[in-house]
Amino acid sequence: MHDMRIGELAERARVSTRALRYYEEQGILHSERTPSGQRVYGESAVERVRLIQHLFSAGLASRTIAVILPCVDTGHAPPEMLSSLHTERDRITNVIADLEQARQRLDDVIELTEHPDAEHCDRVRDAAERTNAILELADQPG
Amino acid sequence: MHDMRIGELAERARVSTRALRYYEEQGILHSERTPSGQRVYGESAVERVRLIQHLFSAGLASRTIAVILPCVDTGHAPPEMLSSLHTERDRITNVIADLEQARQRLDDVIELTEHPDAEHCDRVRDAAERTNAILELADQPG
DNA sequence: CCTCACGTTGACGTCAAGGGCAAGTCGACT
DNA sequence: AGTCGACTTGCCCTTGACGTCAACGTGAGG
Repeated sequence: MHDMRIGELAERARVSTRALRYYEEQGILHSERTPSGQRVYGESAVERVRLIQHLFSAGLASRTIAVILPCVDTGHAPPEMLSSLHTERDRITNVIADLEQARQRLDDVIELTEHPDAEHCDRVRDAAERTNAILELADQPG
Repeated sequence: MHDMRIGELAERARVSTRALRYYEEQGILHSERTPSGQRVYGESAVERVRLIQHLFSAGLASRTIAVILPCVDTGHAPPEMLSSLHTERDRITNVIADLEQARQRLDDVIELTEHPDAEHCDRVRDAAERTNAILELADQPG
């Protein structure tokens, strides 16, 4: 099982030890302790820290993560948490959609810069206009 | 063209006026000014602010946004910026992948909680294992 | 002219996610 | 026994994205 201390985990998960202690402080990463108090982690901690980083880098707050991670750990959720799980799921879905849109804009710019021929310009401009139209529609207040 | 002042833009784009002034301070949102100094925005500012929000909520920093937004504005990029555009594009792609993975974990938990029958359990557990295997592989240092 | 909501800049406050330092402890090696 | 790097807690510092408050200007209506 190759248990490790905080330094090795930090190195393998590419975060600082400070960050790992912070995660523990926030209740999103747990550790065993040696009799003298040093933190000891199992192999699975590496993947867990990566997941935490992904969630952070996607804009989730530590308290949100603290709420959903235990469910991911145990593989199931108390039924009264289902709604908040759905909420977070939807939030993530929205962020993904926003990101895909932003990426599409970048792609348009890249495409236009790399292949500035007229047909491409028209196609891309049209696509941008459709995107905008969709945006407007999606935004009409009920 | 229905120009507007900062209050209306804030309302329509669902951000605070403080945020809008902050965006201007960071050079990612520009405004015309009346002779007396009040900010005036055109219709397109609404969509622009939304895009800014999306990028922020996806974890991009304001300086990153400041770099790429002008290209999105003009629709093309100086060739020497292409590589950094590609870099940002790839970064966004990675964030999307991370998010999709995180969402998949949430979906697994939701599925297991809502339909805790044995077949589903097996299927989901297998999927999780495959996911982990992929993660491990994707991470082997060159 | 007065009012009153809306606008301006400037400065300070806040909150999250850590960074960095200090002062002491642990543990492996010589 | 000494030493040296990795570890501990505690504390304050920094950065980004705003919130908030102060003190003041603007402009359309009564």
